Amino acid sequence: MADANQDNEEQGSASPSDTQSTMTMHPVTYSGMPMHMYPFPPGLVQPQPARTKRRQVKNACTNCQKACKKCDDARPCLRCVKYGIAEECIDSQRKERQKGIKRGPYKKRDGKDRASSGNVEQQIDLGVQPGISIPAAIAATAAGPQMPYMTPVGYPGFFGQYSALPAAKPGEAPTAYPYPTQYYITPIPMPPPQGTGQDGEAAQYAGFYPAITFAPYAPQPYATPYMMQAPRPIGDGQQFQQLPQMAMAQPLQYAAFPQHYPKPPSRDVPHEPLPQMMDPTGRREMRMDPYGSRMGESVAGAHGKTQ
DNA sequence: AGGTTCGGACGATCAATGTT
DNA sequence: ACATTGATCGTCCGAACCTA
Repeated sequence: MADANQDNEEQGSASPSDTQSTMTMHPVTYSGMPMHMYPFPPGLVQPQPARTKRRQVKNACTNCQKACKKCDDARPCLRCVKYGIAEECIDSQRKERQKGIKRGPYKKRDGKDRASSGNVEQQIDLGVQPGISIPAAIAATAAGPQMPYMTPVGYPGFFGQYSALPAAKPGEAPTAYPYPTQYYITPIPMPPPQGTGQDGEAAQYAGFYPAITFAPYAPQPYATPYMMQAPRPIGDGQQFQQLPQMAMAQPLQYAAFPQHYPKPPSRDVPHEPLPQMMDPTGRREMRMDPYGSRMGESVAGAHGKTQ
């Protein structure tokens, strides 16, 4: 039922046919990631289905617990901040575990190697998820001639659910930016070769250094991948106009707290306009959602469930 | 459109039990 | 002592419903 969808969405385990038909599959997902988000170019996708576990916080806050919604480790959590109930964001109390429960006979071991599965876990924790391998990404980005005319330089990389956000006190900047930790895998353009290679071989020009950098996910409009421009034909098409090959991303500049991490509007109060953020180049203003979480969630439901 | 409710799948934990 | 199992408890997804 619902959880089958959930698995596919969250764990990136859609069948290959799904990927082909919609071009919307993403090999690495994070919880709450929009389903239409960022198709990877085929060279960066491994056919192996990636199954990442749903990650849970150790202790949800009382509000998230009541609403059965996703919490995080920060206090106040993002959800409580979003709904203006940060002051009510406290850890829920866990029951004492029952003791003295009798157990039936154990099954024999089935030969599964728990240590190896533990390694997978560790990979996930490090952000090296099975859906995309760094060597594969390097190979793909180093394949200069295979780059299409307009190639997104940044591709979304790995995602945590959120940065572990320590609670920011009023007047104090949060130590981490309150966005889902999203990164772009960004091949680094290399300058054209000069001279020839060793032993008279033609110098190879990959177009990109075979290296991956991880640029922080940028809110719109920075999230638009910077594009490589192919040489533009001039005249009869035999000559090409040289174009600047890359518009390098400027370092992001964030306004100081609380300007970019304000207390969100209460449900009972008319929304204030979100803070404006200056483009580092000064060319335009950015409007940003300071919460970085999905909309459409409740503040605190009244479950009636006994938990 | 956005908020709320809630069934239920799934993850985390850890005491009980098995194995070396 | 350490490894393994599996019951228990908790998290939270996502559909359905509600409300402004």
